[in-house]
Amino acid sequence: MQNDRSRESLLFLTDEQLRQGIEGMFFAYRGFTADPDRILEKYNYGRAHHRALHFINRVPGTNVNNLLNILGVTKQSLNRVLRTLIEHELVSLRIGTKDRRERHLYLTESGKSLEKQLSTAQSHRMREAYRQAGPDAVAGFKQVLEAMMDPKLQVTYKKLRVS
Amino acid sequence: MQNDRSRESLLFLTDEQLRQGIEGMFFAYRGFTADPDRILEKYNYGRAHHRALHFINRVPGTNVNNLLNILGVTKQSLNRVLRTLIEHELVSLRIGTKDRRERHLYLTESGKSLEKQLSTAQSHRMREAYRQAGPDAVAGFKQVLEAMMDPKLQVTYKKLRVS
DNA sequence: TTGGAATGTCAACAAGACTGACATAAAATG
DNA sequence: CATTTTATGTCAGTCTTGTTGACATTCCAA
Repeated sequence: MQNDRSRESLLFLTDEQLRQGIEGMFFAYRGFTADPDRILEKYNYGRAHHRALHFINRVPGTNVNNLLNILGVTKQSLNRVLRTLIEHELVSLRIGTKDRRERHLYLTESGKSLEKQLSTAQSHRMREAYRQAGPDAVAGFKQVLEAMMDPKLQVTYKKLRVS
Repeated sequence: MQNDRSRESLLFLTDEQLRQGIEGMFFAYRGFTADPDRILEKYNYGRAHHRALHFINRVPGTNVNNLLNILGVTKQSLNRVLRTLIEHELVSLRIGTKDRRERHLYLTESGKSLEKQLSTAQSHRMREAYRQAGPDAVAGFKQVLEAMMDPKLQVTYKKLRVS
């Protein structure tokens, strides 16, 4: 399966192959979000809250603008989500010392706890999929994912890796 | 699984690896939907319309219930989308002959034309990603995607392949 | 010091999920 | 054969999370 298929590379990109890829992404993304969604529902949060928690955990002290670039939504939309997370004391906010317009974001202890719960559920499925597919498949998976991103997001993605 | 890298399989499933997979899915899905989204915007349609068009094209003559299972939304939600598509004559509807409760769905000529436009844009990005990553990576990509789906959706996914 | 740019907030609106109530047709049951 | 139950699809209303527009605050540059 893996060996010298490269010679077929023209044949291999048939419409059917591409359509399978498209449908694969669609169905896999449903699985990808299913477990966190069930947890979020219990707390009356949505995916938007999950994404914010994930990346604030990933880049502690980020300001709103930076988070905006990562999430790719409007600041007004993010603002509503952040407001509830701050009200519920999952996220804390510190006004910037250098630039007092900036708000730096951190997870509180309960914020970390919920984030952990969500990422554990999501990672569990990912781990199982990785295990079933095997290391070589995973390497290929990541290559294709990265190639599918907009160039700007590729950069963002890589930056998160080194931070 | 493939060569002798399997021995690393414990080491290799680090939290960092899994987190990269999670973020990869998130950013790649944005890229995946970006091009169709731009086209849809011109016609004042959304992703929901795209999904309906895609699968009606894929399974011509499907009834609403079957489409519901594929899309994983409520029938009320799908109904709104179908109504506009039918009003705008992108989708045509035939009442079942055997079971007159059923509505069978087909794309009209203009429906096919828009679907073609959307899938061309989406396939183009997918093709580029596949080309960059190479055939082995693509095989791995599909394996992981399939393993990530809910079991029921795996079945749905495979059924589409043979139909 | 003043005008423009950047950061973030508040308000109103739209798309697309959801639940609930319902009409119609078919199937099952007495 | 009449009646109840089940299945398919529609209509109405609500919620989340996107959107644009207007604005306050802060910083920076002319």
